[in-house]
Amino acid sequence: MATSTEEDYIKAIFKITERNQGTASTNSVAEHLSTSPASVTDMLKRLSEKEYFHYEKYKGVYLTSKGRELATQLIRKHRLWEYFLVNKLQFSWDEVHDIAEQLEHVKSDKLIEKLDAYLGSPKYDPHGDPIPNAEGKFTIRTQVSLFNLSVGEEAVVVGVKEHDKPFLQYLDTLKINIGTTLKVINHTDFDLSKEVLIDNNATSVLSHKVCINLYVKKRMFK
Amino acid sequence: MATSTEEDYIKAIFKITERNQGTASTNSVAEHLSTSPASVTDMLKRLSEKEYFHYEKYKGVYLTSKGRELATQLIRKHRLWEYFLVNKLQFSWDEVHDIAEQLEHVKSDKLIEKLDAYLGSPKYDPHGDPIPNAEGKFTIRTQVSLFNLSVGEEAVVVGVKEHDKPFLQYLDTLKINIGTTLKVINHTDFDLSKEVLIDNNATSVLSHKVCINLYVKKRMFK
DNA sequence: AAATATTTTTAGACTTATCTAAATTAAGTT
DNA sequence: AACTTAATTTAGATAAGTCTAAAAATATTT
Repeated sequence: MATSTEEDYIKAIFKITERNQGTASTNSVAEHLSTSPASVTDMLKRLSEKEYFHYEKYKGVYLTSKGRELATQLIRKHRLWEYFLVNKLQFSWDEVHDIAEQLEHVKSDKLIEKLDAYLGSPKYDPHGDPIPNAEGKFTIRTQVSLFNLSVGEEAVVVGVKEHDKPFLQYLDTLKINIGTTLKVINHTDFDLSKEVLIDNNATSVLSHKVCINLYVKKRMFK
Repeated sequence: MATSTEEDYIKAIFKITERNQGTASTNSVAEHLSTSPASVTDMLKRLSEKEYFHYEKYKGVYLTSKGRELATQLIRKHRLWEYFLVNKLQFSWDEVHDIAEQLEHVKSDKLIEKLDAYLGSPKYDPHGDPIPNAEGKFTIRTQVSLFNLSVGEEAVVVGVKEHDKPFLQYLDTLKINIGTTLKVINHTDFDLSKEVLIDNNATSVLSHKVCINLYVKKRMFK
């Protein structure tokens, strides 16, 4: 059975390779885990014997199917705990990451299945990310970034790209959450910002950076 | 902040000294944690510098007020998680110990306060043991062992002395749980066993060992 | 009080996970 | 192709937590 540290490495490699569809470099893993490249090399050498991933000197790493399976289950645990913390214990969405990071390492398959049943087998976590089921499968939602909407279009917030605290807290102050309806009422070419109507209530100007970090789903019918 | 291992040592010392009201010996700690006496001596030497307990060569250890406070908070966490596992996730009372043992090490004061509120600030865990509040205070219940009841007396099960799995599972098969009403209908001097009526339903003969491990509260009024 | 048994500690070694500094390899530039 | 820079690995150390075997201290027995 994998230690917490091993699990952290496997999750990091999964997240890095998920984006660029290739191998994860020593430096990228080190940065992701806030540790030194030397420590990472050390770990990769020892851990690759456990068959969670392939490692070749100077070539980076990529997960085996065994490693991908473990990573998926860790993400399942993490997101179920986040759902629990927000929807049952009333935490706000910017507070739950660090706690879920600890809870996901608790070892008990039965616990996670009972938690899942208790929560009603949710499909998405509080940030709009899909929760893999017990077999590792998850539903991808047809989503676009808010930046892709034109003036006049309306859509519902379904997720965020970056999860960092200040960003989530900023969204909170604007009363933007999962499920919030946004309507683009203006677009400025100069700085690529957009003015939006939030839940048919107040309007705010969102910067280009905010727009590309907000995932929305267009209304199919009004 | 204390590591999980440190927390385990402090909890072990607390539990040992709680009974014999004195110091915990190296051997007793080793046995409690399923480790070697040599490892314990090593740990005690290093840990005593952190002021959780007093340690003197060949004299054993006892907790400082700082150590007792930490131990109480760990017990609070452990019992709140057990309550959650049994009353929300539908675990049976013999399955929860090992999982709670992991959950109690999750570091977040806010988490435990929110969990407590969510559960309705319960006073007793599924085994009938008192749950300390945020200040470390807990309510002791006036309880006696079933062995102290005479023929004809009736009482409600409020807790168990030993928590080991086979015992709890045995009680389950007899349909004896926290809250179950027991009435002593016979007593055999030869082996000190008692015949009891369980929830005004079936009757069973309970051995002397079972009787002294069952805590009950006598009915004040019928 | 001496002999024996038990408990506790020391000594030395191992594993996991980390670090810094130095050496090596790979990649990019002129 | 030679040089420079960036990325990666090696070497050597450290800390936490564990072990076994042997030595020392304490308790118990006769």
